[in-house]
Amino acid sequence: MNHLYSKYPKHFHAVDCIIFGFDIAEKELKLLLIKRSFEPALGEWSLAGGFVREDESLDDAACRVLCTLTGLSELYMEQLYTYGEISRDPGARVISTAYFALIGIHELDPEIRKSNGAYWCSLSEIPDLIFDHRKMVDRALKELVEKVKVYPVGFELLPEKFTLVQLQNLYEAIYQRQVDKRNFRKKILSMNLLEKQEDKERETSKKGAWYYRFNEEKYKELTRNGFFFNLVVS
Amino acid sequence: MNHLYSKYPKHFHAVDCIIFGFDIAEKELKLLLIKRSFEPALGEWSLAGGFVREDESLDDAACRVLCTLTGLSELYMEQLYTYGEISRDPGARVISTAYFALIGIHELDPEIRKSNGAYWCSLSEIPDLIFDHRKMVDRALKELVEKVKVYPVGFELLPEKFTLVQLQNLYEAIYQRQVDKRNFRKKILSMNLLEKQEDKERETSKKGAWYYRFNEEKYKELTRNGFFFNLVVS
DNA sequence: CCAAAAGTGTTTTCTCTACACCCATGT
DNA sequence: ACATGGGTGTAGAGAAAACACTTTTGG
Repeated sequence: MNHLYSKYPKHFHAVDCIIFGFDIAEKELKLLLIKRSFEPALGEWSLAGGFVREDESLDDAACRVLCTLTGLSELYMEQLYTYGEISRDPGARVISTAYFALIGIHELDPEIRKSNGAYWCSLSEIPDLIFDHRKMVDRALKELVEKVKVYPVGFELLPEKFTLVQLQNLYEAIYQRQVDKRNFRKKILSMNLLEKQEDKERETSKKGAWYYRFNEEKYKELTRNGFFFNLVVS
Repeated sequence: MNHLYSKYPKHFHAVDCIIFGFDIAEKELKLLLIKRSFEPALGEWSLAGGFVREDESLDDAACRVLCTLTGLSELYMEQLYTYGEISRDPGARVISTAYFALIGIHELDPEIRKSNGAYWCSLSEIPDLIFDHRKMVDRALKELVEKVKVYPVGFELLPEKFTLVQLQNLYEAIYQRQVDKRNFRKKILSMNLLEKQEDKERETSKKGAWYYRFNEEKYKELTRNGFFFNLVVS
């Protein structure tokens, strides 16, 4: 049936992944960047990307790129935007769909990371990126800020068990401002989505901080009943 | 330089436009649909679409499609989402980027509309659409609801001069629920973005309703100073 | 004079914000 | 005993929600 459309041109189509991680110790959001391994722009910093194959959907392509790089599957990922300027890639006309992904920084094996030429980069120290990748990152950051306000996606950036201090640090890193401790706790706990664990995190303080766990099931149930997650705080 | 990427496949790339209009008299949101004029799915209902050319960006392609259909340029348009399932189009593997546009229904010349086989369709009476176009419409509707809450894009659907009743009807049509008249007026007027005109609309009532005009300049200035549009009402 | 649509304020409720001290524990 | 980070409650301000009557005028 291809002949139906044969008078129309075809285009290269890529996917690029903006991969965020959260460094609990440094309380910083990080971005996974790679040294580009092919021309043009070989050796320069870029997002993880790849061309869409004939036998895979866009989403599948993005998952493949992400999985190849990290060895992880089942990650949180979402389509962000499609960049279609003619000359955005000097190698050829390539349309690129950007996806953003959230992963627990601890989940990514450092060996795999290194062998793929990937590095976690602080948001405050992002180097020059190829093509329009910086625009993609900026858009992803804006999107992330909006998302974590009204969807419980921040938990994707933390381990299963986390403390309220860590969760707050995460939100502060994303919002890029301080938030009030008491108001933050009041709001998140009042949603009844967190389950206090029996044990404490004891690395960072003598007193220790209680671990909590996000209850996905409860969230889904509440959502069915018209509940909306909300974590916009002062 | 094309040889750099020559081992990768190319794909057809289309744009599809979800075009919204607001019928002031019927107080209804409408969708501009066309009878598809080529195979496959000839004669069926679809969104306005077209293939992306080699010498135009995605945005340009969407503008071209919209302009060809309506004879209008400078319309509000925004990229929505890119649909990349392999078999979404039975004619061939086509990746499609959806755009949504807002136009004043009165701005579209009925002659031009008819000659392009386009029809305004009530949201409550959308026929079966080809491929995944219905999914596109649903996504666009959700996006529209979110947009009008925090950006003054609703005005794109009204004439230059409009009444508060019309504006409220528009919001009710988008939100699909009633809103409180007094609270709505209080909120929109308190933003100081509307300019009361000297004249009244006298078609729909004996008393007549004052015309207002949205002050784009003022909005831009306020925005620079950290102002945020907000029209979430009960 | 009446039907039909436009226009107008106040009170209550709730949510958001600001803010400071005690607790537990390892050294 | 003290330094360090974790944990807790309340009062005041502001925003959102609920609510009903008066005005205008053409027919």
